Amino acid sequence: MDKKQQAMQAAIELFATQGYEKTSIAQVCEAANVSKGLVFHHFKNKDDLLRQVFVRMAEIISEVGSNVDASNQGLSVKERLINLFEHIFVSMADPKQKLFYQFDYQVKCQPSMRLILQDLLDERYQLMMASFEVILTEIPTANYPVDSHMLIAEIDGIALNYLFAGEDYPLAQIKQRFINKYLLLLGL
Amino acid sequence: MDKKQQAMQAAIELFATQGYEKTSIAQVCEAANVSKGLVFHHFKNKDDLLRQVFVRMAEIISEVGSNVDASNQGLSVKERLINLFEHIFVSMADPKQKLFYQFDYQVKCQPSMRLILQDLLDERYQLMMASFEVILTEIPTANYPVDSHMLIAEIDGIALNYLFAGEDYPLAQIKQRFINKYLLLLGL
Amino acid sequence: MDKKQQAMQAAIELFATQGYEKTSIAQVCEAANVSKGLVFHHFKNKDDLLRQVFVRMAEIISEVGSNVDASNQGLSVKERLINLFEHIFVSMADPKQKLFYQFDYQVKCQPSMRLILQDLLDERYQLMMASFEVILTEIPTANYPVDSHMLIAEIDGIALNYLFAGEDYPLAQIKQRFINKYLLLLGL
Amino acid sequence: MDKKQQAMQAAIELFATQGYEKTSIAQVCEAANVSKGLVFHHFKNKDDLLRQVFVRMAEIISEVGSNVDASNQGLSVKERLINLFEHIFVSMADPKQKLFYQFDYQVKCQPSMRLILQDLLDERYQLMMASFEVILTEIPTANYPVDSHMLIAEIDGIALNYLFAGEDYPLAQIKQRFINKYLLLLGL
DNA sequence: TATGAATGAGCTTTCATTCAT
DNA sequence: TATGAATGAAAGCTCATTCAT
Repeated sequence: MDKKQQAMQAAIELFATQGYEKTSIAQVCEAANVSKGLVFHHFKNKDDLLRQVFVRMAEIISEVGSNVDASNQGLSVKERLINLFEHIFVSMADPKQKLFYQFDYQVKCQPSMRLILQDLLDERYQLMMASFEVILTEIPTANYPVDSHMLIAEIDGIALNYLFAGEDYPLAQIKQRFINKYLLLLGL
Repeated sequence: MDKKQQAMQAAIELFATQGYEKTSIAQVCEAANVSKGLVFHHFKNKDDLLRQVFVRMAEIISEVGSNVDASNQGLSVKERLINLFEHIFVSMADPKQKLFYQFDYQVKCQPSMRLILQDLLDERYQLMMASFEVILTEIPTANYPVDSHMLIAEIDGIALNYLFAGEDYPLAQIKQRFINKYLLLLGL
Repeated sequence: MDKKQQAMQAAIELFATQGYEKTSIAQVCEAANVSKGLVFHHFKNKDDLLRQVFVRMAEIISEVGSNVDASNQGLSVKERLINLFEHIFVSMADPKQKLFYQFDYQVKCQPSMRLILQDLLDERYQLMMASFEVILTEIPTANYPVDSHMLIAEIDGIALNYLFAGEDYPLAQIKQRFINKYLLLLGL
Repeated sequence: MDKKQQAMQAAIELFATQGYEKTSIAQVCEAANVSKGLVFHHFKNKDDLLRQVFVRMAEIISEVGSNVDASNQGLSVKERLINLFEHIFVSMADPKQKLFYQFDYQVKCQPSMRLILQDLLDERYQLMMASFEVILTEIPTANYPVDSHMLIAEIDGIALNYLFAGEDYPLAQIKQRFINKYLLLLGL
């Protein structure tokens, strides 16, 4: 792994666990065993580091996500919806991705970070809307754009509460109730 | 209004719109027309200001919330649940409370702020759980602790997406779908 | 004890243990259970508090010292000199006076404090010179002003090292050697 | 001279003449023509600057001191003792070293500074004890550890009074009386 | 006498950023 | 690429002092 990657790796960990504002470039350098000059050689400034880190993180998450689409080939709508839900819940419980999600919620909720990443956030939201669209538009009882917004929001809320709660959050049971609820709502 | 209140008012606005870390004491002082010494006379340090601001905000929100309980006297479970939902959605759309909610999500998602306010956050979560408990335990098909966690989480997610999204977020339609969904799930 | 005395008592203890510059008026107030307004009502400013504290401390020490002069009536020069030495060594080992001495050495060695108390320090030095003069001028082999300066300095040095050293400083043995030395030098 | 040395040089002068607590980093920077950032780049904090300054000063003093040991080769005990005393008195009267001694007494007498430098002070005291030991243990009438403590203390006291007294302090005469006294005491 | 709110200057320290090497 | 010395602005905080009550 080259030094630039080392720096980004250290940055993502520190941003997620301490927050972007609370993380100094000096800390990133120490954690990555890299000099300050190196960081400012590869990244225009701290905001640029944030953006590149965010992009890299989104890539990693979507690499994982692309498997679902592949495995959904030839299944019924109901099965594909359940598959998608299962994938999402598995992914948020994956310890390797926990950091990414924590980081993500910080970005969403901190006005100053939102500003820096606005375009990237919007782009990703469109992607998520699209991935629900292909399923929901096949279900006559679905209320397409509204249900997609709602789904995204609710999953966000569950992930947020799960990530920042203690050990005993009943994620598995919530998942079951959540899926039941949608199957009922959509008459599947 | 005395100067301490002025300072807290300014702080709440700046914390919500810019974020806690990005808001300097100097900015708070300027906005409140107050000296730096004054702030550190009334608040042990910046963290203490954050805590007092959070407590004050929670008081204001719960003052608003207490009306619901009163107006729920003598109604059916279904009506009370709907009332509660309506109240929550109204409250999150209230421009006067928007700041409070924005601030709230920052606190929840920023590890460093969570640490400072951990006890207060836990306390408030218990209160929310309790307010759903009194209704859900009367519904045989409800899955008490799990459905409460899920409700809180989903509402969180909707509020979060609504607050930080643009103007055209379909909150009213989501509210309808959301209520329908729960009436179905709970067989009401 | 009135509040002014309370404040001075607290000040002397804090000045001695922490140093004058490191002691804030707020700390003095808290230790004395007194308000800041009160302190600035009785003392023009912090320097004035220092001066009044120094004067009070000098009074206490000299009250103790005056006993020696009284008990020296009718004794031989040698006995009077030994008495004086004994008194000085007893006094520096007195735990009740330890604070005063510690404070004293700070004052002597810190240029900024010296400046504030210059006149009081000079005055006290003259008094000490005088108390040795009455004895030394009776001893033909003594070298009056020089031996007085040397005596004062050496005692200063011993007190300083004793006060700031650990528990096992051999003060008693040093006292014996010290007295022997002077009896030899002065041919007594 | 590099900027770090400039900063230390300025610090030593200001600490000695104004006192450590009364000297701000800003003052050091101005005197050294250096930025505040530079100081905190090279020194962890103000206490660390104090420690490094103290170490540097001790080095300079001991460089001067090491000449004595060399020139003492092959002399009698009496001559070596006198040489040592002469060296000490010369050194405390040396205007170039005055600052170091003034600084030294502040450190010794200010509890907060002592705390920071405790280990370094202890170490240096052991060194001084050792340098007297090699001479005193050769003199049968000397009372080794006690006389060393006493010598160190007395010299301390004389230096302290000389340094902070006015111009007309009779240092030369005190030196003569001091040496006589010890030759008598030790029967040399 | 006594209180404590209020001030403003100044302190130590942090930090993103630049630049010579 | 890579380093780390150097900068300067700004941060959080302390503190002596004043003043209305």
